Amino acid sequence: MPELPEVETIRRTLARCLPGKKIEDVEVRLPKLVRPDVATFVENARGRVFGEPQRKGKVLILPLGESSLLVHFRLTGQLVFLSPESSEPAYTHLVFALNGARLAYADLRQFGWLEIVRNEDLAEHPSLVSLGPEPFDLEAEEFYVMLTSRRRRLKALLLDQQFLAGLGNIYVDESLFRARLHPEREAATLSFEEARRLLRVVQDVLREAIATGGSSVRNYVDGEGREGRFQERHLVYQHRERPCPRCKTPIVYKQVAGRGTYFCPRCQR
DNA sequence: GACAACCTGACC
DNA sequence: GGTCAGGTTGTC
Repeated sequence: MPELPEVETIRRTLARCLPGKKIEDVEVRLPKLVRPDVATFVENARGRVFGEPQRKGKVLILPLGESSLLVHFRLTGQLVFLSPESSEPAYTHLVFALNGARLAYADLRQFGWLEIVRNEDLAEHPSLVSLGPEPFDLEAEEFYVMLTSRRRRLKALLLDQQFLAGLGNIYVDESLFRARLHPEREAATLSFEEARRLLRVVQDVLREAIATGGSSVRNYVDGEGREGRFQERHLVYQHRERPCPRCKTPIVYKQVAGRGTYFCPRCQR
């Protein structure tokens, strides 16, 4: 599930209810989801108080005093704050008890993970140390240099978290369509104008997606269990064979860089 | 680069 | 039965 807009939405919703809440206890029902092991995880969690939620790329960072809880949702992870009377989501594998309220981690496909890291070790964490810049932190000139020094296809490059942090399959396809760039185009062949256009649409798409609470294509929900609405604005993602919004040519679906990819073969060059 | 692996589905 | 799935990592 979550790409940058979804994780950012989870961060913002949890920011409203989580800070100041104390972890009274942790129930880990699926041990493989926590690192390095259940005993260490529970010991490092118990008694800690949540601070102001942060995010880097697709990683959610929940400060707990001198350490921080890292959460990666991979494809189907959910983190939902529950009031005392509400019931937990399906596939809940871990629950933090917060003096009546609870914070539940659910994950249908069980690919996500949670880990508590000392703040002084955060920068060196494998999931954070090699992250590329976020799209919002870039200028057109730098992005142009980044792109034109790479001999890779745009689709593969934009999905690479070491190149650029935060984009996933949905937002790469939506951005490339809006920028009228073909997913199989070699990055090094972009003109400065094309690079500038691509950066601008990536930023626009992410901002719009955050403003509408992210994309709920399958089972994504925010930190309060609510679905997003950006899927209603998708122009190509999951629009196989439907007419292109610009030229009416049927949207093509094919594997590019190992991922299902949607694009207009006429508009995108 | 391509592919399998990690899992549990939904949908045709 | 087959295909596909908001991600990442490890292997040829």
